[in-house]
Amino acid sequence: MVRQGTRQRILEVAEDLLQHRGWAGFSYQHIAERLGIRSAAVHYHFPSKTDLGVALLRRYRSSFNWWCEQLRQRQAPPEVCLEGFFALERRYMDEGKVCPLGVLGVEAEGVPAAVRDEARLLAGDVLRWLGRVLEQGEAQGVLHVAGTPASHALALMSSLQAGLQLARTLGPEAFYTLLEQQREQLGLSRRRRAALGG
Amino acid sequence: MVRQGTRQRILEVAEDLLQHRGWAGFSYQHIAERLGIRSAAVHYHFPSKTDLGVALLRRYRSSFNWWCEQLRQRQAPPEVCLEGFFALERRYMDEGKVCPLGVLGVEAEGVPAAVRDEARLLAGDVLRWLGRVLEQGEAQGVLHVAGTPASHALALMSSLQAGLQLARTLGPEAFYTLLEQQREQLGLSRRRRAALGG
DNA sequence: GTCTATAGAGGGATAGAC
DNA sequence: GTCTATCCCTCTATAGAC
Repeated sequence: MVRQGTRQRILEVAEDLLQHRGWAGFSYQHIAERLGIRSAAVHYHFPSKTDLGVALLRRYRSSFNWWCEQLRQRQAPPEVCLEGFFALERRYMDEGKVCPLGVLGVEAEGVPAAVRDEARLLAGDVLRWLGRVLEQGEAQGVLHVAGTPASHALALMSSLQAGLQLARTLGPEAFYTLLEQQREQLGLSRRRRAALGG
Repeated sequence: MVRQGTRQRILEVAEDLLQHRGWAGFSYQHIAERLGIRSAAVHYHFPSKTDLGVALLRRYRSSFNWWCEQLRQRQAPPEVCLEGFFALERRYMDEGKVCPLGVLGVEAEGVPAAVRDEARLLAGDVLRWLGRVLEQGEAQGVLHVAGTPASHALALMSSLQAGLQLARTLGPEAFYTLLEQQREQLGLSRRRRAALGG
């Protein structure tokens, strides 16, 4: 089967496997089986697992930055940006996935240095963007930021990252509880508004 | 070498390896090498990796519950209990470890069901204890609890769990920032008191 | 681009000697 | 309780045919 998009499809499957099974938990065979090809064909596109991991993380970054750019062009207000971010994480939750940065943090000592370096860049992008959104929201008076925008951004990301992991052990409520709590702290919660109004 | 404590030493090494390399990232060989024995000897004590995992998680539980019992007997006030918990997590940080519940969350799909069940019990114990401490602290007016004690307990655990993971990617400051933020929210921060006083 | 075939390493697990 | 030896499997990676 000669397809020009195989490289992209490999990355799609690899992304899914990484967030379901972890770095050490997926192999070239797993990818090949899902695509109906042989593992040697995967090695043609990504000679080593390090190459695959680096490409995968660059793909996360470019996806995320493209998504941010879309919001920027639409001049989305800070609350909308945050709800968009929550929706991304919630989608991971619904698909049974965890955050890739959590995966690489947990398995860091078995992950090639080149892949860890890319993870650092991705974490930087996400935190920088979140920090700017919080800063804007605070300036506009539509969000309540605790501490500095940077430290609140870190708290936000941490809460959802661990929430996805704990949901696997304790059930989905763990994630939803944490998500709602983050909204409350930001002054975005419907429940809180209802409670204050009533 | 005939030692009666080999079983315990295996569990100590396994605990260290789990928190450094993850579930899939450590093997009977790794354990054997560190103890100067053969992997077959490890299989004598724990026939399968599932047995080892279950024993390991029960050990975490009994250690934690023993630690809680010590605090209870000393009638430690809620603030002291929390600082003790922070010290445990900070110790993981200093040793380059991540939280075992984070490891099992990330790698859940490759972890035997029996081991996951034990992880659920451990998470329950920790959250129940944290929730009670927060409840007491709130009743005594020495801690500020956001939302319910149970949801705040979840937030506390999440923040530190993800903090340990992110520290591996972003450096130790990530963890310390999150820890200090949790203290501030609880009204335990020295910095905050200084700021309010000055 | 994909295949078959295979090398070489490592992991989980067991049998049986000591 | 620990050893040697071994089995069988999976994994990463490569060579070379098609």
